[in-house]
Amino acid sequence: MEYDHKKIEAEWQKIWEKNEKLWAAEDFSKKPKQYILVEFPYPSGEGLHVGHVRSYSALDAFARKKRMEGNNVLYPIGWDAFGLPTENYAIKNGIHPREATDKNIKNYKRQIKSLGLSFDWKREIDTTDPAYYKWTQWIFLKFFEKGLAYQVEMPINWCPQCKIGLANEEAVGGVCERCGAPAEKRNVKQWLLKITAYADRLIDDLNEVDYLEKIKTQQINWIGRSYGTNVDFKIKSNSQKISVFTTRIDTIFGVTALVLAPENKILQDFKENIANWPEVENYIIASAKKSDLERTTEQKERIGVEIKGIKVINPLNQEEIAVWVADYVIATYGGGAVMMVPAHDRRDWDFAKNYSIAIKEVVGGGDISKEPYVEYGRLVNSEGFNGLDSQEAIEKITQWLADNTLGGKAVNYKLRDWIFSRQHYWGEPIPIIHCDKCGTVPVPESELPVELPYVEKYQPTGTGESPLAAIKEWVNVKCPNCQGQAKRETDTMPNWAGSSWYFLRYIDPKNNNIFADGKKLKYWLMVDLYNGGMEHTTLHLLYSRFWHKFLYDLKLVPTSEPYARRQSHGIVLAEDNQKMSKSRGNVINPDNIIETYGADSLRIYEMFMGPFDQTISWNTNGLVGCYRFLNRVWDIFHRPEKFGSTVQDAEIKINQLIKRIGEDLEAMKFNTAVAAFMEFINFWSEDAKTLSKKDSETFLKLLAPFAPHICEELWLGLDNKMSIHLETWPAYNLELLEKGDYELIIQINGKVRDKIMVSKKLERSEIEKLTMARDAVKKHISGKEIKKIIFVPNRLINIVVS
RNA sequence: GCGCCCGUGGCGAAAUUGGCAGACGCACCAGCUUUAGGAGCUGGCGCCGUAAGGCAUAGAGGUUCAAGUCCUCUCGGGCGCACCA
Repeated sequence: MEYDHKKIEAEWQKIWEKNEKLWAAEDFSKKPKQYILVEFPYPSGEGLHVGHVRSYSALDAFARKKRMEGNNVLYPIGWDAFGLPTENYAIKNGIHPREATDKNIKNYKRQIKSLGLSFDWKREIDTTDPAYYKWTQWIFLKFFEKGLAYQVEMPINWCPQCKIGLANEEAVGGVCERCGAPAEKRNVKQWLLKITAYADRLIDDLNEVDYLEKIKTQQINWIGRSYGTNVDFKIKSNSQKISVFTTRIDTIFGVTALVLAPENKILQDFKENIANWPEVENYIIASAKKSDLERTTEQKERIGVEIKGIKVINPLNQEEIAVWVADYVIATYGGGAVMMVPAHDRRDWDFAKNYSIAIKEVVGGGDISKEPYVEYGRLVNSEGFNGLDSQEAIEKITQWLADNTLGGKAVNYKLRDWIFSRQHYWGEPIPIIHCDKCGTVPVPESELPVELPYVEKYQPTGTGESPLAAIKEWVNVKCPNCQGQAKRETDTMPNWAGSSWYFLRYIDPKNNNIFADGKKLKYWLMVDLYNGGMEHTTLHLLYSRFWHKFLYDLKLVPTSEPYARRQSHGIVLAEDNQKMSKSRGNVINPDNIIETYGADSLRIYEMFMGPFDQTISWNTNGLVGCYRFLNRVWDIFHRPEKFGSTVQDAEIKINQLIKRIGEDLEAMKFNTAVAAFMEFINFWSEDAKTLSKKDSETFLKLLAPFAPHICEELWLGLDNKMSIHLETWPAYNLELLEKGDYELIIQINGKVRDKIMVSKKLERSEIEKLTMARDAVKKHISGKEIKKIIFVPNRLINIVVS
């Protein structure tokens, strides 16, 4: 009989679909719960990527094993469907984003179902469904209520060609993602979420969770906490001061200038006092015109302007110091001002060289005539602090500043508040109304959701406003406060919004009264295992942890962290080692693979192709190998002569297999698990190797989470009535594995000279006797003195001779 | 520049965490089998050598009875952040 994957897979998928309870998660079940989460896909027009299949198949195997072990498993799926690609696609093709999204979801759903994944479809969610985004808006209102959502005028990336505002992630490298034109800066009123209020907890609470070390480091680096000192420089002949952050207060005596960012407000405040204001103003305007790209690529030549007419005083030695403006100083970090210590900082050194600013050594250990010395060392030229080492000096000087109310300890973060406005159509409307009389008024909860108007015109307006601004009948509303004329906020949320809390909605997807019921949340949280792409380990992970912590503070979720464990999977590249893309013509469509080889082969191959967390190239030949393996499995189960009583060595083999598959699945080592199945089939295929029906069934149970269709079919062929997926995960016989024989490696001076089978029960002395009796051993030690014998139980013996 | 990770056959990779290097799969070679199908079966497959044996985990050194695994340096590659004071 032939292995007809098409027929088998179609049949079983139909039966499983009817039997809704098979993969359903049950709220409040007495069984231990297990929440397994995969990042939900963005349903693009391209269809499912084989990279999705990799993650879903592997976690499906994990989830199925957990079910067989008696857990109440929640393994859900949904659609992260708001966002620019759909909006652009819609504009280009004249299809409404709603229709495009529905069409794409339908296609994704068909593709995912054809893989036989055990998702609980009754919990399917869609971030663009008003019943879903009602709660995204509701959470936003909570942020607003607590003062963590605020509006501010700030420069955003603006594409002069597309005439549209760009999010940072749409302007990577300073160019517009769509047309490649360099992005400019433009001042627009934006909504921000105060994620910086959670910076410390977002770092510190990483101790509570099990993420890959790499992922934790990424989060920590992104937040970029650094401890240092604030120090106030008084402005000469004025009562004002300029506050500066530094991590190297030990170098304060080496300050030879103060440098301000061009955006620093002080410049505008003091323009009357600045003698060369036109020159300074020109410089400010010029740097505003530069893109981030230009500002960062001009690193080598440091350009700035000295501000004439303003001097500041070094608080430690009362020295008078010049003030400069230069755009290598970042406006949004550390107050937008830097104390320049050319002797001990690379950038300051370059700048000082350019403008012949004094270079004064205050930390010994380097040769500052050649290059800046940036290491710690012993202080010189620092008056009362001479002779201290840097670390001690930092402490003492900071203390001195604090005592004299001239500064003190300070912490700074690279993390900025999250720009939450998008001037686009296809996103959640921000539920705010602007009233001339009452100001910024939240939409009352009872009026949520604020639905996106279904209109024909969602093209950018070109004014920098969202396309929603052009829809008068939607924009003009009554103020909920005073009933006067008012206007809706026309910005929408970024597509990070819906994905910041989606894992909570799976827990209670149909609830109309709250985003999710508290008791259910308590039952299901935390997420036990969260898997997704490495590209989401900074932003998405950080954002969703932030939202979760906020909800935790409102006592709306029971845990301070959402995800107990996070694993990431590697990208699947095309056969030519390039990213798969339509334009390169190297895309592998899972539909075609399933048609030719079947879903089970595809699933097995995606797990076998390499270590799960590693980027790997597709190879159709490798897939064929997995297809052959399943054919061999099919074949052997249809050969009566392979059944009988289990031969003795097979008994150990099957127990080893149970142990290994279990361990490999827990460790996410799917590739070696598949290899173990292949090994076992190779072994069983050998002449005269027979298995009992029970042991062959054990093999099928182990393989079922990996290749669910073929195993269900073969299981039925062995006269079973119920689904194999309802079976209990096999246990192994530890005793059997621990007793018995093993192959002892015999080494002379660390080189393998012989191998013998010995019992695990033998004492060391008996093993030594057996070893010495071997011809190969005698040959290699004759005439030599035995210095030492190393014996590693169950493994090897090493005889050291002179 | 800073931080993290990684270098093993022709290729994707294993290696119980210091104990047989190359499991498993691909590709390749030989044989069998009327076999047109991304066929199957058997055997081979790191390098040198007829063999015994020797040499091999990017390179050099070190620790150890024993090193792919630990330490030091060099070379090569990947990822993240990127003027963060």
